[in-house]
Amino acid sequence: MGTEPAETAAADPASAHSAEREIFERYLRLSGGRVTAERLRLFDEIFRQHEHIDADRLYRSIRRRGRKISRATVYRNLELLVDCGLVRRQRLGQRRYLYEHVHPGQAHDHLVCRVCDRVVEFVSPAISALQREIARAHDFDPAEHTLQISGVCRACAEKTAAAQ
Amino acid sequence: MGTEPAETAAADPASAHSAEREIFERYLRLSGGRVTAERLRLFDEIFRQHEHIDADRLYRSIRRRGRKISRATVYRNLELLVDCGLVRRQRLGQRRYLYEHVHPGQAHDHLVCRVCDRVVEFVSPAISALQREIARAHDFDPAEHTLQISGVCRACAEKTAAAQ
DNA sequence: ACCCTATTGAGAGCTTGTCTCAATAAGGAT
DNA sequence: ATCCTTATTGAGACAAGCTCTCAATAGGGT
Repeated sequence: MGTEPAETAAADPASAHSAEREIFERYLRLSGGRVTAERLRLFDEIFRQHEHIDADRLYRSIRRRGRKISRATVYRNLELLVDCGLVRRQRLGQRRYLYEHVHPGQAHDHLVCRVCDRVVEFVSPAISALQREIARAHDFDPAEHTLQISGVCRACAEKTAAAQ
Repeated sequence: MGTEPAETAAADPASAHSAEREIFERYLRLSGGRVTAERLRLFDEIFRQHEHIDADRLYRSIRRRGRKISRATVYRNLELLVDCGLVRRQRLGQRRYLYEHVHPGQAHDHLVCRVCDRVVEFVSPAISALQREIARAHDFDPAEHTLQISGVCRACAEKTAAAQ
């Protein structure tokens, strides 16, 4: 790959996600796919993110680092990452999909403020258990779920009240 | 409105939803709106539906009945119906919004088969209660929610197993 | 080093939903 | 019943976001 420095260098070592990267590469090989520079760039970028992010921002982040990739490739490979379970894709009220890398064993859901679009995560093992029960009762083999509570956060509620 | 027969005639009397229609008309008047033929057509059509339906199918259903309406009007007035609480709008995994008229006091959620796209409704007061609690704990004033469990239904699971 | 073919990039294309603005019609006033 | 004001409508342009196409590129097996 030429004389450039390794892409996953210093600042935020991708080695921190070596287990996930292992999964990704194994998934690619098992399905007869190739481990390309673009795929690794996308992987690194999304695992560097700590918030929900959309495809276009991922695209621009990668370009900003001086790495080349096209929009089509970002979309195509996000699908791959979703398929192999490393990334979660959701519509959080807005028009576009938001992506986040999965923290294994940390199933969480979202509260979304319909005024400021702020997203707050929460964890509820009780709800997760109920969901599994419901799926079983209906003979469904559950793969994933989306629970999103949309409402008005305190800050926005106060702002609205003050304006009146 | 000319010599045409009443639009909400025989076959499936809209009078069955007179309470909801009352709410709609009151909502319109209170907000300085007008009760137009197009709005009533849309109201009737969506209350005739027993499944989730998208805006374009609603548009085509109304046209198929020989009633005129434009796409823009469908979209605009669906928003109105959502605002006054008579209709629920959700992204059930797919790309487009799906609409359903609200059965008062029957909050329900959805199981979606990722193979055949079949949607099954379920009711879980326990989950609803937990959701309210979570929203309160995070200082959110909850307005609506979406809970969707996506997986593989029994029929599709058996089909897959049989094929192997 | 060579070859086969999966993958990429650039841009066209599609889908879904929103906006614009002239024409129409609801509904209060007369 | 007619007039008048203005909300609403319809047709099509527009926009966002995502997917497809196809020639050029580059993994990675031999």
